[in-house]
Amino acid sequence: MARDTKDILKKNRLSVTASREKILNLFLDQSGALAHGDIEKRAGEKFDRVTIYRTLQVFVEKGIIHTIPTADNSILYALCKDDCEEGHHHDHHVHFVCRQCQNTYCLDNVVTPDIKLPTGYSAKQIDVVVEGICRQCSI
Amino acid sequence: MARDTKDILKKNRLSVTASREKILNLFLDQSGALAHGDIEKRAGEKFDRVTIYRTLQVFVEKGIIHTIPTADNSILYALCKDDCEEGHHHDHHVHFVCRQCQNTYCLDNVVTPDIKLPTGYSAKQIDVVVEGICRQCSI
DNA sequence: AATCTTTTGCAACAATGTTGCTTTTTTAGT
DNA sequence: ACTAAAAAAGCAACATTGTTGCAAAAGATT
Repeated sequence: MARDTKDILKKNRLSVTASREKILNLFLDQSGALAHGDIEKRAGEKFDRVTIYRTLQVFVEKGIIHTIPTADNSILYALCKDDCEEGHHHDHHVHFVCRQCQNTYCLDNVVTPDIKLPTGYSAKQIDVVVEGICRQCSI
Repeated sequence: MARDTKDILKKNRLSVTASREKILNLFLDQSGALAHGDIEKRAGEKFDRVTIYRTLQVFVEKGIIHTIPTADNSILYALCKDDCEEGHHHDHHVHFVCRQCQNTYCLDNVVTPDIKLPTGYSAKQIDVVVEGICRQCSI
C-alpha cells in the first residue's frame, strides 16, 4: 500500500512526502469522492490546511485526481483512472451524487453522452452529474 | 419593464421591494447566468451583501431562478422558464459555459439526455454542463 | 393613516481559500 | 553516507465568501 503511493508520486515526478502519501492513501482507501473538508478531518490534525490545498492543486495538475462540480458549491476530488496524464484529463465518465448517503461516486463505466448543440456552439467538454439513490442505499 | 418585475414578484407572493426589483431586472436584462459576485458589482454599492444572499435564496425557493453547478466552485444563477413553480424546478435543459467570453447560458432547447445507470442506481435529476465556444465567440 | 408583517442593513462571526516568507524535508551529486 | 541545492511544509496574516441575530426601515393590509 505504501509502495503504491510512492510509485504513483514518482511516476508523476513528485517528491515523496508524508502529506502527499497520506492524502493519496485517503483517496485509494475510499471509493467515493472527497471534499477538501473531508480530507482535513480524516487526515487528523496533522497537516496544515495550506498544505492540503497545495497538495490537491498539484494532484489535479498532474492528473492524479480530478474535480467534480457540485450544486452546493463545494469542490469534490476523485482519483483519475490511468488514462489521465499531466495537463490532459480524460474525464468522460458520469458522476453520481447519492441523496441519501451524500456520497459522490465516479461511474467509470457510464460514458457521457453526446449532446446535440444549436448551430454555432461547439463542445470541448461535457460534465454530467446525476443525482439519485446509489446501490448501497437502495438495498 | 418595471411592470414586469412587479408582476413576477406578486405572482410569487413576494413583497415588492427595491432590491428584489433591481436584482430581478439584472436577470431580465441579461441572457447569461449571474454569480453572486456579478450581482454585487452590477447592483452598484446600493445593497448589502446579506440582502443579495437572501434575495437569491428566496428567488430559488420560489422557482424564479435556478442554480447552475460549475467546476470552479462558484454558484451561478439563471432565470427559470415559466414551467417552474415553487419548490418544483423543471430544470431539464443543458447549460453551456463559453471558454472564451466566460458566459454561461441556458440552452433551453437542448434537453438533458437519459443516462443508463448501473443496476441499483436510480436517477432523480441529471445536470449537464457543456464547456466550449458559444455562438457569439465563434463568429 | 395605523398597525402588523416583512425586509433591510448592520455588526459580528464562521468558513474557506490565498500569499509571502522561514524552516524543514527531500532529492541529487559526490 | 554526507552535503548542497531544490522542493515542500508550516506559520501568520490576510482576502473572500457565506451565515446569524437583531434593531430599524419599508411594505402590505385593514
